[in-house]
Amino acid sequence: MTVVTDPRSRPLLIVVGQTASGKSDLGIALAHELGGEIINADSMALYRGMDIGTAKVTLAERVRIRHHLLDVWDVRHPASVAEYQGLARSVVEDVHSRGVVPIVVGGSGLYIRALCDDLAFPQTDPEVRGRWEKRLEREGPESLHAELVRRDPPSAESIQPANGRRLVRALEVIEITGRPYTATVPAPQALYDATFIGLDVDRAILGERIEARVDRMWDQGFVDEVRDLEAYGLRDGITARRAVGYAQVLRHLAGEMDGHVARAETVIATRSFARRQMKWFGREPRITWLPYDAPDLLDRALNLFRRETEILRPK
RNA sequence: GGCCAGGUAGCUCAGUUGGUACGAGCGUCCGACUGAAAAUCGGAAGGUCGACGGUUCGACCCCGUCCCUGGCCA
Repeated sequence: MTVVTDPRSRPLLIVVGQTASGKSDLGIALAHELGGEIINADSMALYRGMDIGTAKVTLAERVRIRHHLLDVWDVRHPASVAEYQGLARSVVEDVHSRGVVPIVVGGSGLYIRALCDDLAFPQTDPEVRGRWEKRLEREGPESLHAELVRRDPPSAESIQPANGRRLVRALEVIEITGRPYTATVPAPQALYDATFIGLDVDRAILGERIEARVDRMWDQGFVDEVRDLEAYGLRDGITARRAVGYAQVLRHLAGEMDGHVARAETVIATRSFARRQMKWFGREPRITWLPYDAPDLLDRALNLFRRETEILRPK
């Protein structure tokens, strides 16, 4: 249970957008102007060693501006929104306690919501989950869906019958909590005085930027990075190895596809990821969208932040 | 120049022993999203079946010619 404190004392600047939209640069510029610190909200950038493929900010930039929640997970560690939520909340608290503005920068929509809204994630239990996963594997998603219809009709209604992952989670939660899994909970309450800034990039241009970025990744030795991580157990985890680019290069390293095919597939997967990000952020009404290439982008972002914080912080 | 294989959705390919293309995967577009979210999943739009002529009640499927692609032989 999270207690909502006076939001006027908890400013939060959030920069979102699709991959390759320029979030990191804007975040750093804002941090520079505001004397703020950056909190990463890109799920895959939490992994140690996943640098090139996640376009992680360089160490030099991190020396200039303090960045949090980069390189905190081993590549074999299963990612978890709930864990991120805990980490991020305490970082925000720490930054606030020092009187510094936290600037959340990232493209993982659920992570951002988990941080700034009062989302509560039910517990998890590997044993219970494992059992449902086994059944999923044996009997297929239809069977799990039928089971969910029996135990929690409203949830069964909202989860697609073929979505094994969600079905497993729903059944797991029902079994653990003994209560129905409500996939559609009422709109959660905001915990902070957050200003959302979104970087708007035309789809065609974003596509070009993605292509250029993937080329750059390859030039920077992305394949070698993945090869090294493979030696560190990248294939043993369940999350990191599925990251865009990493999954493709792993297949290449396994001899399943040529290098140039892996690169092309990475471009495609990245574009598709960007679209999914847009679907998510597009439904977030709090975001103010600014054109990524506006000459006065930084000023507009600063003004927006100052204005919104001003409004909520009466003298 | 000859022989062989092939030309079917944007791409890679299934398929019809002649009766309105059952197509699939990928891409594209739209959508869902509370402990893997760079994940997971749903829906939709797209085809005059290389061109022309012939056979036939009817051809994408048979015949002929031509064009294109790949391979082999000269």
